[in-house]
Amino acid sequence: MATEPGSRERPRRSRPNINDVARHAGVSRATASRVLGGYGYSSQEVVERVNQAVRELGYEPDRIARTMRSGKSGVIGFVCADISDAFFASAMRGICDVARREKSQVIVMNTDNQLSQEQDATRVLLSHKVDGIVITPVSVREHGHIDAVTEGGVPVVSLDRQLSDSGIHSVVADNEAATTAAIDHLIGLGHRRIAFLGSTQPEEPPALRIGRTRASVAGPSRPSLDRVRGYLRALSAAAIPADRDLIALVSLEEPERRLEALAAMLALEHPPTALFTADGTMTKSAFHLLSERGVAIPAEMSLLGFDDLDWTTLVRPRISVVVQSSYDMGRAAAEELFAQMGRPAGEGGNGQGRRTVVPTRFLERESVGVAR
Amino acid sequence: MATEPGSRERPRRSRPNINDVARHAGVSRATASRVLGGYGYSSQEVVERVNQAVRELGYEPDRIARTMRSGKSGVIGFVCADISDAFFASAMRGICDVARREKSQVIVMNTDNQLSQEQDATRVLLSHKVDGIVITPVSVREHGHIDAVTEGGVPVVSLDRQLSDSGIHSVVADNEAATTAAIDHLIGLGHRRIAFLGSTQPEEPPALRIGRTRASVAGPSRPSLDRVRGYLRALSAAAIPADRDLIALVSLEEPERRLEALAAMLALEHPPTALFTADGTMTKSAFHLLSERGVAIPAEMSLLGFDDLDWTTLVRPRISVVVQSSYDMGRAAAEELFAQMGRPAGEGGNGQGRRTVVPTRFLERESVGVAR
DNA sequence: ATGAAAGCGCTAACAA
DNA sequence: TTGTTAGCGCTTTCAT
Repeated sequence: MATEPGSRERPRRSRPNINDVARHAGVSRATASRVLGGYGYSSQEVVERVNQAVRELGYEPDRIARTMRSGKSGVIGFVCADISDAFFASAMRGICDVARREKSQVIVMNTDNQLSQEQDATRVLLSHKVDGIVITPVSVREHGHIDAVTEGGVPVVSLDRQLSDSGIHSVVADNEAATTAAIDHLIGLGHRRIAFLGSTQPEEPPALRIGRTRASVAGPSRPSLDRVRGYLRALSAAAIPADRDLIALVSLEEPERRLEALAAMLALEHPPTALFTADGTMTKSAFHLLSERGVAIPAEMSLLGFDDLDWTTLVRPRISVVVQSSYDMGRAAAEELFAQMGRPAGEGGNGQGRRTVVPTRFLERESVGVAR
Repeated sequence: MATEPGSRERPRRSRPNINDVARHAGVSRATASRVLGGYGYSSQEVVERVNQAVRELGYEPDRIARTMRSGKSGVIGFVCADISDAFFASAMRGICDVARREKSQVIVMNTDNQLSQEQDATRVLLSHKVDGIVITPVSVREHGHIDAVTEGGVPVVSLDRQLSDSGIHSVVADNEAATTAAIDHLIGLGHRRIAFLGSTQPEEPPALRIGRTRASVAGPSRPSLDRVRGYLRALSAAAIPADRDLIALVSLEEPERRLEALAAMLALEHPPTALFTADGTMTKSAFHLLSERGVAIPAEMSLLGFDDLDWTTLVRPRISVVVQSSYDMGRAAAEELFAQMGRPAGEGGNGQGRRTVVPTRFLERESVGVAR
């Protein structure tokens, strides 16, 4: 086992610290620190000597010690349901890109949509002294643990979800407007019987109220519900009565019900002529079943989905979709977070702009046609 | 603004620390720490009092301070090309799941396949005092910065890549064997002209040597190259001479060349009867072009790919593929990492098992048929 | 069984 | 312009 000649066999001398640098440069710790931090006064000569020492020793400041002193760790947290989900993975990339620019790093925590895990996650992140958190909360109602974070002076931005009654800034897609536009498009093509197929969280029973002239959805703003709202609004604007049989809200926990719901619609006396699938999994299921049944798209059935996925452009016909860029949403959330971190620390912290709406785009392809 | 009566209006009293707990429990800091750490002696009564204080104050130990003392941060790093890539996102999830069990957190860094960014990433992670790193290195040759990490006593595990001449443990799929098996399958179906379409990193020019009786690939073990090797081995075993015209290795930086390469093969006097696409993007491109050209799969052309993706089961015919579970690979890498972290710190650290091979599976679907 | 005190690496208020 | 020093929150000898 070779060792530098003469060097005492110290097992694994850890990295040089600022004392080593100071000694090497023949100055005091404080001076070295000043040079490195670029504050206070120091003579040109000393600056050079210190920098040289840094280079020669390969010194890298210890961010843990720095965090200890300053309270700022240079780390932010991202809390989401599941990082392997494409939506979150892209959002994560957006967050990372902004973080890199700000010389910060990102810790990810998965919650699997469990409130308890989310609570643990915030606690752990706090104990790591993160400078801020981007979170896609499990619940838009139970956010005491999130409020606790902001109250501790650590900014939080909510991604893809809007927290009711809280000063927390949220970054969302214009789900309602985009859906309205999409449905308008179908209506413009002569469709009158347009089905809505979406998902719901188990925690939010779809409180759908369909009256003679008006239909509405109770509950907080959530992507899934806002899309239903957009759908109802478009119908209402076109004076098309909403039909309960054409609206399916399937719990995410019972994926097998997706196919059933669609099959039921196809079996109706007056089946729909167009399908609006409000999320990627639903679009996939619908396309699947339609193909299986040999239903011609768009001749017999138009299909329009929310979320662009790889495959929508590989199948025939290619699926028309409303796209939201989760990458952009992640970026926007991180931008807002760093902006808040810059501000006078919590004081009136999260300004007025409680909401950033990231635009969606409509990608017209070949799965939508005129009504039969 | 309500405040506890009598409590001085301190602006934002940060979280309680162990001093507060000790005082609250009427013991010394040391005693509180002992109780919390569960070591040394302490009377039953004191234990109770301390625990009570912890509960009442909502005390949570500061992991930064702990890290400072102990050198262990409870954080590991994951360095990959791009977390929004499905492969890495799944691997990340695997890593997170193991980390959670070990009460650790994960910091992610993207390199975009830039060596310089990878070097920065390792440096930054080290300065955060991570306990270990899982990395998918950009280069399998230039790994000085990675060696430096292990030499500093911080274990590293390489994911999906094998570092030449280094004691670093790697977790890989059985790329070569799986490809051989896949090609064998095609040969068994009567195919003789089997094309190989794969990608290469710009840094590793495809040093393909095709002799009269033997063909080989120079260079280190890398998924892309190992798949070529598997292909050549299968052909060789079946005494089918390798044909340079049927092997396309396209640089990842020139994606437009993928279609060209395939088009060229289709235009050959004796075009292939089967296509083996060695990665997801290639499979996608191939399917795309084949559809465009109206080439019937598998009647006119069999298609067999590496990597299972969502869409491969949505298109018709569904694509037969060799699957590797990046989630499992992530898990395996993290398991190995924590195992190393447990061992006597670097001392003979990375044992003998330099390599973990995660099995692949062959999913037979409908895109492969007998040779014409 | 408990407490006093040192020290991890760094920054910054203060003194010189 | 530079150095001295206190202290961030925690763990862990060492004394008692």
